[in-house]
Amino acid sequence: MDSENILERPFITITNLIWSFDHATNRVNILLVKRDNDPYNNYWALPETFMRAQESAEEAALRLVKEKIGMDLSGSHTEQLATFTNPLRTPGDRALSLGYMTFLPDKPQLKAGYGASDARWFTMGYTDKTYTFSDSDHIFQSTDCPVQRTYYSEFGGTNADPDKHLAFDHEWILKVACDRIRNKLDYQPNILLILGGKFTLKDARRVYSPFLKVRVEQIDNSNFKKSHQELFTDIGSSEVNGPGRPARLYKLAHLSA
Amino acid sequence: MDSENILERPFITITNLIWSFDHATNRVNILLVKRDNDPYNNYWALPETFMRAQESAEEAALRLVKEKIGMDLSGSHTEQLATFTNPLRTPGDRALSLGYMTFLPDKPQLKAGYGASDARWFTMGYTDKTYTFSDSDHIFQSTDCPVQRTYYSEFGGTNADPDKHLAFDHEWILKVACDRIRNKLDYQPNILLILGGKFTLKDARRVYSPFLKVRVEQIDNSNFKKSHQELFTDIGSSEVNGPGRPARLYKLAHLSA
DNA sequence: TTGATTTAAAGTACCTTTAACTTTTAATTA
DNA sequence: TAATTAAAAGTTAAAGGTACTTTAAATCAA
Repeated sequence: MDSENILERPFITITNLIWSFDHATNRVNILLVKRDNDPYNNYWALPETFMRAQESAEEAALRLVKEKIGMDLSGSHTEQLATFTNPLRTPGDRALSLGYMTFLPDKPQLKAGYGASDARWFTMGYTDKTYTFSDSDHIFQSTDCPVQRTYYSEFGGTNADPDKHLAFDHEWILKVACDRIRNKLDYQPNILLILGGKFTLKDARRVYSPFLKVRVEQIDNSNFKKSHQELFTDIGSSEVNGPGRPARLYKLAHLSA
Repeated sequence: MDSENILERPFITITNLIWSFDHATNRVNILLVKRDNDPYNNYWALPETFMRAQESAEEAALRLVKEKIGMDLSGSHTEQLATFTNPLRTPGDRALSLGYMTFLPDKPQLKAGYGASDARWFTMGYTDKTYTFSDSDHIFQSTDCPVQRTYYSEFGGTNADPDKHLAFDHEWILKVACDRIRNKLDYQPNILLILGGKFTLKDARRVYSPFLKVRVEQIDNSNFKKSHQELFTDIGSSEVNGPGRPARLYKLAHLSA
């Protein structure tokens, strides 16, 4: 079909967006790692790994979770996001990225030294135009432009600041991911898996909030319950820990994968 | 991160599902080609090409259309479907497949000899459980199982019949594609692009029909019009060519890509 | 203990969308 | 000219979504 000499056998990286929910702060979290090798050394990035022989991309995505945060997720929910193929998305050797998303049922403490100089949970928020991901030291934003700039570490662009931008096209990948999750809220809200085995209606609204870019209070509890009544199963009342009527607890009914 | 010796640099194939509409038979069509090289020599398959250096996968998908049916589609609508990575999906050397879909605004006559021993339009239909794709000599079906059998041409399985099954996992890819198109009918029916610049409401219902697995008559014209009124723009009355009131003609209003 | 406060559940009314069906219109055909 | 055909246009009831109000179950302070 094509002659051999023009064939491309690029590197294949698996990029996995790992989502969790922090029940202390009631916020959606995403895992970012600090790179300790070129390109983009010392930049924060979405966790990546190279695909190995004899494993499917889904298997590589789960192995990645094990390597980065020591969590065994065999049998847990990982889904394909998209594949990023722009030849300019990496400096030097071309690398395709197969994007996946994993929804962790709880937020594990991170142990240092899993193949990166640092790994942290970043809290999701939003502005008018972007989704934001912040920790105590940084705030990163999603971007609307697929490959928004040339490679800082190689060419030293004017915005070459590893405290303000993520590596590669990862700000764009975040945008694609958040838009996908938002679109699926109406018919297959797999993101709710980050709430684990029991949660209140308010918890669920707190997950929806940043994707819809509205405050939790703007999502009416009564209407939210009605439109999710066959998705949520009532499993009793929550323990009381403050003023106000205790919320009921729910679990997810089925959520087909 | 990972040591070099276990890295995989597989072949990358672009698999493009090319959809069109036959205004003579009023049926949805898909392009299949007859392979003239191993593996799966003489099997019918979805059109594929190898990705080249310096081109993105989208560009390769459009180049593929040009090569297979001589149609220049620069600027036309091609969208990503999914990426297929099961190590067992190809015999011998591993090959990832990046799936794309192209919606042709009209159905070109096929010229023989574009890098395959044959290329034909297959008519889409449906049964209870599968989507079907038939021409005068064959009927192929989508399948629910990702890699449903080992490789006929290599191992000589009992169903090793190139007149009954497609190459590789292409029956599974068809299932993923049809389900995706069906899901998007409600909010972004890009498949309607195959109707070209003007069409009747019945034409649009004939496109929906096989994906919904119902007869055209079961899709109520009046309700269909109401739920699509901001998507369709009335551009006048059709020419009369038989008994009955002439149908009005519409064009697509925007259809964001 | 009693009433104010807090938080969430439960209920209400209205409006829009959906779905099934009927009527009207505009063409052909006997 | 009336019957036939095919599609547009209209009707109605049920379902679903949205905004809002009321009730319930807890804490807290006088």
